[in-house]
This record gives sequence, C-alpha cells and structure tokens, in this order.
Amino acid sequence: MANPTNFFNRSETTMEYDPASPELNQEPELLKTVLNKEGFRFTSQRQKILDLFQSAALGHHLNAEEIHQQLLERGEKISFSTIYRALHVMVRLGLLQELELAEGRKYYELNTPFMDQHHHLVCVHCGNVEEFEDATMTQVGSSESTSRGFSLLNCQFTVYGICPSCQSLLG
Amino acid sequence: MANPTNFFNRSETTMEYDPASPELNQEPELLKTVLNKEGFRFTSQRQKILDLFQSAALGHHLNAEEIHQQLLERGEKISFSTIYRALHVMVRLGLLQELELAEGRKYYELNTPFMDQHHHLVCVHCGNVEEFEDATMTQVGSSESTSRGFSLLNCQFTVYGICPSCQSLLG
DNA sequence: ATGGATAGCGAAAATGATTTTCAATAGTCC
DNA sequence: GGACTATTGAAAATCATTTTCGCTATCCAT
Ligand SMILES: [Mn+2]
Ligand SMILES: [Mn+2]
Ligand SMILES: [Zn+2]
Ligand SMILES: [Zn+2]
Repeated sequence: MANPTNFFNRSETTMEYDPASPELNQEPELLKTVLNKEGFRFTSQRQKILDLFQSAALGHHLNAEEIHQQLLERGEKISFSTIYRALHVMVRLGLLQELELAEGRKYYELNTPFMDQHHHLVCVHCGNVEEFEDATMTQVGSSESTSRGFSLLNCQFTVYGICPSCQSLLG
Repeated sequence: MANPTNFFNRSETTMEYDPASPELNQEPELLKTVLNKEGFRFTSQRQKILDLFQSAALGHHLNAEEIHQQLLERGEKISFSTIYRALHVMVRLGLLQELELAEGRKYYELNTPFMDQHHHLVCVHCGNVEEFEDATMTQVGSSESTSRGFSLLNCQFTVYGICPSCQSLLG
C-alpha cells in the first residue's frame, strides 16, 4: 500500500476528483476495480456500506452511527471500526464525500462530479438539512484556489440558520 | 438566565447578528455591558480570553488548546472548562465566530459584521489557512435562506486543497 | 457599602465520537 | 493451492469537549 503510516489521516493525499471516472458508484461490480486499482481489497463489508448510500433517499448525509443502524436493519452486523475504515477509504477514492454539518460528528454522502457539487443549509435547532446548487459557488472556490496556487480538492458552503418550523416553535 | 438546561448546546438560540452593535469587541469595558445585557456575569477570565483574540494577528483561528497555551505564556492559567464555557458564551453573544476548518476540533476568531464576512482556504496537508472575501458568497447564502424561510445565522464557505509548498513536497 | 442569591471557577471525572491494537480471517496474486 | 498481508471484529485507547461539584466572585437590591 502506498502510504501506510498516515494513510487514515483524512484526505491528506493528492487524490483529486477524477473527471474521467464519474459514474463509478452506479455500477455494481466496479467497486472492486476502484479498490484494487489503489491496492485496496474488495470486501463484502465495503460493498454493503456503499450499497447503503446507493439506495438513494435512504442514504444521504449518514453518520457512522446511522450506517451501523441501517445495516443492522438490513440484517448486516458490521463493526464500527470497519465502518470508519471503509468510509475513509471511500472518501480517499472519491466515492464518498465527507461533510462537516456542525455538531461533533461527520456525515457522508455519495460524491458527485465537481461541477454538480451541491451545498447545504442547516437548521441549527432541529438539524434539518436542505441542499442547493449554485454554480457561482464552485467558480469562486476554484478561482480563489488557483489564484493562490492551491490545488483544489473540494469546497463546502454551509449556511446555518433556523428553519421555518423551528422559528414558529421558538416564537 | 433564559434557557438554563440546553444553554451550552451551541448556538441553538435565536440570537442573530445585530447590525446595530458592530464594533463592541473594540472597546475595552464593553464586554461587561454585553454580558450583563444577557444575564451573564463579567469575569476576568472572559476578558482575558477576549483580549487574546483582540491582540489581532496573534489570535486568529485559535482552538481551545492554543488559547490555553497562549494564556499560559501571558502568565494566566485558566482551566479548559472555563475556556470552553467562555467561548460558547461569546459565540452566543456574537463576539466570536466558531469555525469548522476540518480536523476534529473547533476554531474561533473575532466575529465581523455580516457583510464583511470572510471565508477560508485550507491546506488539508499542512493545515495552513488563508482567508478571502467575496460578496457573492454572502449574497447566495442570504438569498438561499430567505427563499426557504430560514432565518440566517451565518455562512461558512470552506475550500479544501493543497497549498503550493505542500504540492512541491509531495511531488 | 453590605448581604443574599447564584453564575462562574477549577479540578477531576465523565462522555462520546473516532482510532488503534491484536489475533484471526480472507482477498489477491503467483 | 499457497504465501503474503490487508481487513475484520472486539476491546481498549484517544482526544476534544462536557459535566459535576464544592467553593468563590459577581450582581443587584437594600
Ligand atoms: Mn448533500
Ligand atoms: Mn478567518
Ligand atoms: Zn429546524
Ligand atoms: Zn500545505
């Protein structure tokens, strides 16, 4: 394996989004290919975790706890250590995206091609998350990073506020 | 005090940025006023912590650990519990801004009027953070939130990438 | 100013998400 | 099939942050 020591230390590697291989997550057996290409092994656990995200609406902004729970509901018991390891690997491979939606935990969702990147509007009271797309966002991100010589990995625009229903609850 | 139970649970209260009281952090004794207005008490610890941020370039994206350390260097020993409590209160009062620059810890900086809000470009390899301003960002944030009936609290645009010097190190 | 009520302090213990350790297992490649 | 070693699960370890609790200091009313 390429970098065994700090490998699991989040995306500290120069593994950028590869526009040449966009829909990998759709196909059933491609996971093995993607993993092996980078020296990882294909395992049933990793496939099941990815499956969870691919069954659309179900998955979407899942944290480790929710993944563990939803897998249990599907009759699959996968340890937390395995879940965390799989998430890191898939983020590294560009299959998943890690999100900081505030609160002390990380959320994950299927990664999308850079230009289709969406952003988030979070209610700090109830945790409700809405998504939106906006091309100017990604433009600003990429122009800002190239003008400083940064190689862009990804942008996150997160808007915090209070959703309509929480507003009425709080007066 | 208004909401004793979940009070310290981050900014879950409807305490929006007040454009009428912008430069509070500049003045020396205003902290007491701001605290008392909301039922908090003025303490030397809170003043010293705020002082740290106000001595500009020194402070800027400080986490609890760094605050504790820099206070020690100034000969002030303030416990972590007090530091964390003070940070929460000051965020709640709009004096400080809490940032999620990735990595499992939170950073703080002096809050600025909404329209002057700046954003961050983070090197995921060395942690170097650069700031930039962009009006479109805040526009998109506010239009997006009003169009959904959210009451806006704040926006964070964070761009992740690899800085020039880390790029050369990594080949 | 004085005094009572109680918010805030520090030290230590608790929490909770994530990471690591380690022996057993299972992909990959020959 | 067999060697090599990445991956797994369970349990222990980390680490930032939060809570608890007895004591102190601030605030407000007298
Ligand atoms: Mn999303
Ligand atoms: Mn900043
Ligand atoms: Zn809400
Ligand atoms: Zn760097």
